[in-house]
Amino acid sequence: MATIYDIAKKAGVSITTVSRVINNHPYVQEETRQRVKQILAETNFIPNSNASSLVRKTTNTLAVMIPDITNNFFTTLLRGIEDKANENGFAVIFGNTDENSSKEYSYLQTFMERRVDGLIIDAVLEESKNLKSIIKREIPVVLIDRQVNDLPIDYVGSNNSKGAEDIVHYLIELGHRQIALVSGAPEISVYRQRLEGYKTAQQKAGLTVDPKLIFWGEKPNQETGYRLTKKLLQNPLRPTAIFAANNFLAIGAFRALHEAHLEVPKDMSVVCFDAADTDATLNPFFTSMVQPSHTIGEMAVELLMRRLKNKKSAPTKVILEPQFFRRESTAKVEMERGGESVEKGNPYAGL
Amino acid sequence: MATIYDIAKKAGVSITTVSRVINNHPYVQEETRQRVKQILAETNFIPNSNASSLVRKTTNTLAVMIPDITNNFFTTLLRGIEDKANENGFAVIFGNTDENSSKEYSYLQTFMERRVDGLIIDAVLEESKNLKSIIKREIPVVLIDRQVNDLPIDYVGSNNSKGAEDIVHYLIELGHRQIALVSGAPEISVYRQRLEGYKTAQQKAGLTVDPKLIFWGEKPNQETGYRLTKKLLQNPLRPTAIFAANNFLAIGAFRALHEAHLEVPKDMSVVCFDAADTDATLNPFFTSMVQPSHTIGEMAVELLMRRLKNKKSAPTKVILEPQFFRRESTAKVEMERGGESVEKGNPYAGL
DNA sequence: CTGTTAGCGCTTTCAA
DNA sequence: TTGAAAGCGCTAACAG
Repeated sequence: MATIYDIAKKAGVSITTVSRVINNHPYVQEETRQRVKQILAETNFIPNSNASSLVRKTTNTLAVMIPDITNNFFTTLLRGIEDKANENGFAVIFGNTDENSSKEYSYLQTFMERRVDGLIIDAVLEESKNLKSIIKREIPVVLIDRQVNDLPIDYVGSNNSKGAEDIVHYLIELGHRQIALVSGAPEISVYRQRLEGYKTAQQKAGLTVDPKLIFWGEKPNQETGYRLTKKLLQNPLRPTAIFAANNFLAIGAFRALHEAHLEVPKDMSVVCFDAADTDATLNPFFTSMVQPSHTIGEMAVELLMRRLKNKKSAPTKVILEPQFFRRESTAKVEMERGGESVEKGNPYAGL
Repeated sequence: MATIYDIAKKAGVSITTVSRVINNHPYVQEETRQRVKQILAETNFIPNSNASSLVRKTTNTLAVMIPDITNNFFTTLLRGIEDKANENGFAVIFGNTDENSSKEYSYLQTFMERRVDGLIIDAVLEESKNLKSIIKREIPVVLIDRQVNDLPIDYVGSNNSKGAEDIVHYLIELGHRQIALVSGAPEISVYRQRLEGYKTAQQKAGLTVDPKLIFWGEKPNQETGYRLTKKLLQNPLRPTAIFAANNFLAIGAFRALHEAHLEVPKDMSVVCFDAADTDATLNPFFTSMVQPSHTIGEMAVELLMRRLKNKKSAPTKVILEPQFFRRESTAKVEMERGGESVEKGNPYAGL
């Protein structure tokens, strides 16, 4: 591959001049610039950014770590990040942690070896051991979605407690009194916050929160949703509604209900956080509280860019409001037949 | 940040020895190795891969270019790629082209500047101008999904013509005789192949293919599906079924039908290529031909790894078979009422 | 086994 | 305006 030496020789100038032309440095005579540009083009020269990164100490690369790109919430988040990064001339490199702390650690390692300029992280756990090592090195980090116990760093997420409160309130309004929570681990901030909202809604309505109706699982995925719901159905006190703390848990719950020959919403109402997926535009089913994930991604990049310019500004926390969508997975309690007599939400509300 | 010089000084050895320890080179005395390792750990040393890439001429990075990460087909593809890449110690960097050739070009440019070891590309168009420049530089490329006119390079995709033929055949068996095709641009191989299958199925059944029932749009997205279906409904000869050449086109088509107060499948059957999305596990709707996208991604990385080891082996083409799922968007033609009397596919077939 | 040395391809003083 | 020279942090002969 051609280097700036080759170009310099052909153009009869020094490599410094070639470098200046490539980087649009002003101190190059127009005539010289044209000659060099010409040769650059003829040669199809492509600069080696590894070399320039080495001396510039900046890579124009940003790393993203998310639990699983396959979950629509994270996909959209990543898309938001990529769009904004591209706009700013940054490349993005990413990893799926699968809620696995040691996978997270190993990705962090490669990202640091690559000397990425900054990281956007949806952390696996709050035990911030993994994160502290980056922060100590003063590599800019923006946390998204999940908060990590009061580290003084930038954060973008949404109002989980308020969102949870509102959606549980909706269930209460429909007449539900036994509402189960099917959730991810309380070690993860968003699930703790959603629990909080779940409790608040009930307390405000003068209901007592029954700990027997709260089900935790480690990983917030389909499998967990399925397993917890199975367990929930064994409960002597069977709830009339389930609040699934995320979309995948809801899908798992739905499968368990289906297997038990329980119909949603006739026999059980189900609501969840996050859109079950893109297809929500076509075939929306779950009444849910949807986070502005694309925006969260964009905001995260913006905070990162800001911090890159000013390493020492105070950490910013951005909390966005999730949006409520009423769909077909919920019904009034104690009706003869399913959702039919319930005013259905506009299934195209999300379009 | 610490460099190998710092480590060397502290350990009282040369930088070469430090380098050897880091890279597990055998020619280091066990005692020395331990001492260096100790210091490496104490210092929290993280090697700079930009520097080593510069001399090794390899970055352990692989670039992926896809139309839109937000489409479930590509998400899963990317997940397959990431999994396999990670397994091989490679990082992945990616870009969304949004079917935009100049965006593709610009990504290609940054990927090359970063000296990625190889590229996995779902090309925007077949005009291979963008691609030829990489191939000329002998950077390994694996094409996925869409073929590019007979470039002699590795390829992984699925059997589009056969898949299309089978699914259209299914419609014919249901009694449909006027079947419309709503598709992406014929400049893209997969759409040409699906057209081919669409024709073959009809010809084999002794039907004549009516060109008036074939609708092309440029970008295979929801908007196009919507627009083409609107147009299709103006047609004096209204079809009884639509074959949408991908999932997003199908969603767009569905919206247009809904607006026209046509029910699926009562008034119009709809089938498509690709799963409408992840949620297909929960709420499968479209009868569709689903590609093994995760596997396609994994295979692509495998081909790339193989080529990295042996630059000159003959190009391999891998064609995987898509899988048919019968769901609720199809019905026999000329029935009094919708899908009710039709034997429905098991909606959980995909689980 | 260990160290010296010469780069990898580029940017950035500094002096001209 | 231009160029010479000194690295950025690391690897890879080569000699010992």
